[in-house]
Amino acid sequence: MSQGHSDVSELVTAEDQACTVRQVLDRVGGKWSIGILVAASKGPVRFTELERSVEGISRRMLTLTLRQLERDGLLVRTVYPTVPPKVEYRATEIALELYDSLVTLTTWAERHRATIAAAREAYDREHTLTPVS
Amino acid sequence: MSQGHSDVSELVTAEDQACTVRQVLDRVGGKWSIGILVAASKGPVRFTELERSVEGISRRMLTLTLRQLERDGLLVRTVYPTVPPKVEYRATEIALELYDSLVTLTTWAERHRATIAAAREAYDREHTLTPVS
DNA sequence: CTGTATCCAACCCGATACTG
DNA sequence: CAGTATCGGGTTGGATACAG
Repeated sequence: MSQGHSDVSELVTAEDQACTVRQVLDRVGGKWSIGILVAASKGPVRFTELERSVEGISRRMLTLTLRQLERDGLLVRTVYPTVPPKVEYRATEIALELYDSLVTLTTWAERHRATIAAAREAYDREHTLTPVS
Repeated sequence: MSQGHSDVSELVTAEDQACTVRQVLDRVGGKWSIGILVAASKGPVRFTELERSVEGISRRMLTLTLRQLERDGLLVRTVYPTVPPKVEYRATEIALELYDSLVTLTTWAERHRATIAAAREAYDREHTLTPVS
């Protein structure tokens, strides 16, 4: 039912709302950001651990995404100057809060998984049938 | 404080969680999806109305994004076979629910706007200073 | 172990022109 | 009014090789 989703007659919403959401998406919309965030949310992780746990990521993209997340203050990078170098990444407080917020998206997706799949099937069926009569 | 974000010892979470979130992002992660969704959430809108209200969008991207959202069951397209053609797009129930979920992201972004900005400044300062000693 | 550097393919998106 | 078609640039991301 979604009870009207706050019709407070545009205090700031609408255009600004879209804008703010886009800012978040620009941060975590990348192909690997979420996977890394999830992996790091369970405690400090090392580079190679991430490389293994985030299935399919390349070394290059791991580095790039880590740097981006660190820059936005979502991860903290700690270097231990040992003989084989050791680097740990841990999620910050705001990253954990973001993770919590993302859970709402998860529940939405799970609630409507069937509906979405059906919509896709219907659309594809409707738009695939015999290009010419 | 983020009180631990549900430590239910991985019932399904972790890797699946990331996967599900990515599915959502694949749907609304595009440059224009959110803008269109927001515009359509306030009632049925016509093609040209969208073209004006979603600042900066091209006709091509408007069409493509509309088709994608329609395919996922987030928008319904209605054609009125009048003399100047008239097409209306309206958000579905699940789109409105998604919109509600996205609001949590907005509040997160607003709560930590300053923190993130500071983190960026610090990072950039740290990584710009004198490349060579 | 933890990265960097380079090259390259795929994709996203904008600009423009044309159509029922 | 509501699209479609085509081209081309910019960005994203993968493969591979090299380095502190």
